[in-house]
Amino acid sequence: MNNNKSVRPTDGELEILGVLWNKGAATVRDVHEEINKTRESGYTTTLKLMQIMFEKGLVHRDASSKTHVYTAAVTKSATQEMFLHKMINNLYAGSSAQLVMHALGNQEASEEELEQIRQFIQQLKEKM
Amino acid sequence: MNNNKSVRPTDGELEILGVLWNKGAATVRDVHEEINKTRESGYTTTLKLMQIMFEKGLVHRDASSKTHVYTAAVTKSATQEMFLHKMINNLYAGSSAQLVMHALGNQEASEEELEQIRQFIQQLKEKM
DNA sequence: CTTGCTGTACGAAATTAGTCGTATTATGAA
DNA sequence: TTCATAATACGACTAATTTCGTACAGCAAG
Repeated sequence: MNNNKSVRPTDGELEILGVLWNKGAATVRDVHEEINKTRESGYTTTLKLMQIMFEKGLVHRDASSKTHVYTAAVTKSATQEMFLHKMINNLYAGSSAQLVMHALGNQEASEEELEQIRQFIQQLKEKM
Repeated sequence: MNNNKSVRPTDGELEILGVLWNKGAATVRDVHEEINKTRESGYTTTLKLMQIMFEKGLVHRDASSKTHVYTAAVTKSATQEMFLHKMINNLYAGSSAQLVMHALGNQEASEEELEQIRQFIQQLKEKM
């Protein structure tokens, strides 16, 4: 019953959210089968996780039929921003620029991506 | 005794590492006082954390005198990269460009920072 | 020497995450 | 209707994190 925005999903929860963001809505079985393409785990494990996520308010669920249908209760972009914020504050002294350069320097981006980012920066600058 | 590179520091451990990265070397008391500027907690809590971090190999310690002196055993940049990687894979479909634009779009960077990044990208492009 | 201060060691408790087994319930096919 | 199947509910267990209390050791001042 936690309605608080600042529930930080765990790794396992993030994995489930990823499936829900992709599929839009899914049953436990859907999610479980998707996850088991990558990693072995029991059906009830996924079920329990999703029940806990429901209690935390990370997912909604339609329980009108026997087979419950789940959807993400937090958007991908809000979740991305939450982690980004945390990371910038924890590890980059609050400077997004540092993080950006670190990300570009090591995880090599393609030339097209760099060009895309350059244009993006151009737009940002024009708005100033 | 874990010598594994991939030990992911927890939030509490990250806070302590932050102090060690700043100070270079510090006693438990140093770290504890630094942390208590922000947040209340007991001395033995910090001590215990640092002892556990020692067991995990996250910090080194000089125990030659009664008051032990700790230093970080993992670099800041290696830790940043570890979290960056995880985040790009978990939440940005492996695309650093997406993360970068997200970071620039929301955490507003200053004009100087944008210019700095623009130049950084220029350099990257020239190397291609 | 004794007392008090400052350290470390360590056990215990609370909380959370993740895992799974088992119980129970609903449903559809025979 | 009965029964197998498939779903949810739930308790138990392990492991990790975080927290703190208490014990104990060294040392310095009186």
